[in-house]
Amino acid sequence: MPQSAGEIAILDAAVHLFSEHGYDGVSMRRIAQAAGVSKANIYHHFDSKQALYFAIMRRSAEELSLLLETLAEGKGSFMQRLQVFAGAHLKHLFDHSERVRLVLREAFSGDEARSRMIVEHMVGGLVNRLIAIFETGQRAGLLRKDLDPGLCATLLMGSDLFYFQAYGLLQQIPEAGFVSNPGQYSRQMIDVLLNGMLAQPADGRAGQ
Amino acid sequence: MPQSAGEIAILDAAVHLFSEHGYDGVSMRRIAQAAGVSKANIYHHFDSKQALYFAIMRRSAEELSLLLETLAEGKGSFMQRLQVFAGAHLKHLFDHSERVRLVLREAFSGDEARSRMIVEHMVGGLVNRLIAIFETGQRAGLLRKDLDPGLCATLLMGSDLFYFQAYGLLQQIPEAGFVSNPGQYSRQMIDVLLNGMLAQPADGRAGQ
DNA sequence: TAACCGACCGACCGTACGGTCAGTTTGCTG
DNA sequence: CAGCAAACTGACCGTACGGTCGGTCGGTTA
Repeated sequence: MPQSAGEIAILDAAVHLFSEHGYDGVSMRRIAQAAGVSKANIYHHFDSKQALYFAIMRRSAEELSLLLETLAEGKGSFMQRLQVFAGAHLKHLFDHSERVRLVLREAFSGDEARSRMIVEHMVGGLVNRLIAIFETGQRAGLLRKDLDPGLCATLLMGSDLFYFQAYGLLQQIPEAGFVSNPGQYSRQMIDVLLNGMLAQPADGRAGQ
Repeated sequence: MPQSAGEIAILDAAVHLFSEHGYDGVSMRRIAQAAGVSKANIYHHFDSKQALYFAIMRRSAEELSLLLETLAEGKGSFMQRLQVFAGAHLKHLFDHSERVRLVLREAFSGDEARSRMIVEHMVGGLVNRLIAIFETGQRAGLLRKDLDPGLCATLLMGSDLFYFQAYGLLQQIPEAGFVSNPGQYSRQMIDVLLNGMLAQPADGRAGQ
């Protein structure tokens, strides 16, 4: 995968612009200008606008899923693993916000083919691993048996993802003072969820 | 607010198309064709593409916030009100999915001015009312005092919103069998959250 | 040094875009 | 039925779009 300086500049500019304005909101001229190259040069490196977009999507999906791999590998007790995962997952979202936004837009676009690709290449494995963790906890008697493990996984990841998506919006609600502190949100969020899911509520609540 | 049959057709077509493809993904020609009128006729009723889009956004925001008003007016105990609200809110999202998608896209766009408008005209009042409910529960000793009421409100609304957004994607994960049943999701979700938030876990868990 | 190659560019093509305008149809009112 | 405003249309405008093409240039290889 040989990459010239120009090609890297093109990819960087395209990621930034597509992430902010979406596929239809960005023209090849604008990408070329932002990358400091000619429009024709983009077509030397990529067959079409769609091909450039797909290349970015594929790269982003690979990078993100690779990073997510490590998140689910946590050691320690059932609760510790989930606490660490939730915090790390939220940090991961903010640390790679551009690529996350890019993939999220595609995932929630409603297009079946696109979301299937994202499930296969990204969230599928992660969700399955999360579900497995919850099932283990259920069998071990730590987790309430009347809950669907898939629902638990959805609730955990969804709470992080929604917070990430709504972060800018939440900051404009004066009554929601907690929003500027992702760490505090993550701690309280996982505390509520685990207390609600566990067979018997934990004694030491994270609090504050 | 006089509306001819043509204007209504234009608005309906525009809502449908903008909701599915976003502002940049829809042309005036396409709207005109879908509405069965000439492109020039759209410009007779609306000053510009932006004006048409804003008119739709304002109408959608008004309609949705009006419907949401009634949701928070529930009577009964603390828990009952929240249970009913969560279920009704989720149903509300699916019943008006086109307009919801339209507003959500704008809300999460990252543009500060746009999300501020949405907060002021829509979610602001609802979130405040939800927060007030949680504060009441906290003062009454029903709710854990170490939780931020704003976080509780975010978690409740966010769980519904994320499920709505991810519905199409979740259906492609074979292990997540619960997804085709919003009612079941809502029941288990609110059950987990309330059990995690309450000062002492409820005896009768919703289960199944 | 000649042949070659990938990186890169300016100019151009056909098309679709948002928007305008002169003019026709329609439906209501005096 | 005359008059008039609102509803509506087809043809058109300038611009920006995605994409193509012929060609330049610097570095490697034989």
